Amino acid sequence: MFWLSLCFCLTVYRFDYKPKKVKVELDKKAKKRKYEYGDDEDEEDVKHKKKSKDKKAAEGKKAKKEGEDKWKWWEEERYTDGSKWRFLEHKGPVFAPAYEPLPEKVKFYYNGKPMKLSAPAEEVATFFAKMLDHEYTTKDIFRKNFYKDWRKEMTSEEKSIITDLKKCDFSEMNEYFKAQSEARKQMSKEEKQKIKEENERLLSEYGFCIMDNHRERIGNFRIEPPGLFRGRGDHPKMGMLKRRIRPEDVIINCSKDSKHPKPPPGTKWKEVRHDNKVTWLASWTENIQGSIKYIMLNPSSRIKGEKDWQKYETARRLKKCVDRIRTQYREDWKSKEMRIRQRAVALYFIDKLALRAGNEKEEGETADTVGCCSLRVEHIKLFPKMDEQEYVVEFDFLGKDSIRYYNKIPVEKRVFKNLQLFLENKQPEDDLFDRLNTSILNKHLQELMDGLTAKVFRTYNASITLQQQLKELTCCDDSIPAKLLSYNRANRAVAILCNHQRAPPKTFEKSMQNLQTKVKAVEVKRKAVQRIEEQLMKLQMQATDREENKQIALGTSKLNYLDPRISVAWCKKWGVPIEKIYNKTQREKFAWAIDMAEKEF
DNA sequence: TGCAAGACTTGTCACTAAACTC
DNA sequence: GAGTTTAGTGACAAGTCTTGCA
Repeated sequence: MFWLSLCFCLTVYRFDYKPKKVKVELDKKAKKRKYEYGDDEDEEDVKHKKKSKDKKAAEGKKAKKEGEDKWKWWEEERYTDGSKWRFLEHKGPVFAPAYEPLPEKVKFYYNGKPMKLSAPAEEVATFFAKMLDHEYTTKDIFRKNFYKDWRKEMTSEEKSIITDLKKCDFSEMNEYFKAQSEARKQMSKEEKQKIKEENERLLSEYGFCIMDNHRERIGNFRIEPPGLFRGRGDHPKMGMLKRRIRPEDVIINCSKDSKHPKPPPGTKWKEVRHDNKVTWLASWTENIQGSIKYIMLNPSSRIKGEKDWQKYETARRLKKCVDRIRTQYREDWKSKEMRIRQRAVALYFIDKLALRAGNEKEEGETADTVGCCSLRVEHIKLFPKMDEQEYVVEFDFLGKDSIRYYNKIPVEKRVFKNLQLFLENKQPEDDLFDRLNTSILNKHLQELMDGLTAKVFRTYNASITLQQQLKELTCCDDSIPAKLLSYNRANRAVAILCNHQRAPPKTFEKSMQNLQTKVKAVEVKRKAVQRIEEQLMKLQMQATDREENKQIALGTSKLNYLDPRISVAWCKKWGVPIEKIYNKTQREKFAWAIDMAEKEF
């Protein structure tokens, strides 16, 4: 609750960090770490120190290597003609392995009697059997959709016998798969190593492409295997069969003068095209929603990095004109035209509450979720007075991924009056903003600032919140663990603002308990060794961090909303190693920012 | 001009490799 | 060194926004 109220008190907007190009001196940092430990050295300490020293030295070396021989695409000129590349060569996607029929001894039972299924019907049955322990298989829609699609794979004889899903017994198949997974865990070191090596071979062969003279990592080079569709929330299509993708379904995109990828023997591609106005390497149409899926590059690639950088630059440009935009929409609350009032109130919510735009969705095709423009009357309640506060709006709706957004927020009188007006003579299922949609809103935003769309507000407000919170929470005398707690608290404020929730981890209670036990155990030894004192502090920070993080997902905001230069600058200013904030993958993604940022932003 | 298709970003979750503990 | 915990990663669903066409 504290964080919830905190984030809505975030009314101070600053966004004044500036990128500067400075080399990251990771090797120096590694040297400095040597002096981080206390003076008293008993035998245990010496051992511990040596271990730590070796580890840190190795980390330092690794970090140094990471910094070296990396291509600094951000120092090069960008294409200005709308093309994304000049040369693109890759080996095509990796297909899902062919179906392996079940051993004879593993049986499917119908109405208590064993029944041998044809290969296509058996394969689909295994998809269901694998999910037997999951809640999905108890849901009516899931079962109905699965059964309908499963029947399509059956022979006419099978169809005539299998007429009721309730009479199907998949338990033996389920046990077989569990045993297989158990056997995988019990494999010897050598066997595991062999699999690892095979995966690495596959990665080096298919996981990279050549784009404009550089070897770039591909994000997802494996085609999604067949299975049962797991929609989120109350998805009307959950349980439907996601069919197997064959080379004949796949469009390859590469440059004309490259060595074209070869389809698997005896097959051919749907098409090979050479479109350098797009970034994808391969695509296919999936059968559930009929949408296109793509194979694209990893976030560390130039093509993704440039776009990411550009996104934060747009957010930064918004900083310069956000006051003007705010003045304008406040003015528009008074407009004579309903459409302008609606637009202004919606924009106020997007800005203040970091709501998503809310595109229209096809009814019955997906779960019933909404964003700002698609809010319905039933999603808000108005309270002229509530707990000492005036003009309170209560929001309660399912947003992206069917995550509930619930919030009570006092608004300005004029907004409140407008909302009352919008609700007049409407039914609960009617649109709150019936004169507005995302394209109208974005068209308007585009007129206010070049490149401005609704989602820029989310990026902008997330970054500005991080910056302001870091400033407020960081004390220069704090230890590194304390500073890291401050960082995570600032990150958390952003996650709360953006409503990034997660289900509490299944092992949360247990691990929390363990952590508390450890804290207690360490407390007893406190006076004995200084090193243990440090450990205690670290654990305490970790415990607080985890407790506060119980239902908050930090990753998304860190990866997608927070201008990395703020974090890098903070690390530099307070001497916090960048590795404590960003892991290797994230450091690769944000290499451009790490290279640019200085102590002051 | 409106709408559907296409392209790309954002988001959560499950699996697994690595780190930690005993 | 085995068992346990944690962090990192990949999978893939679900959004946003742009583009192209009737």
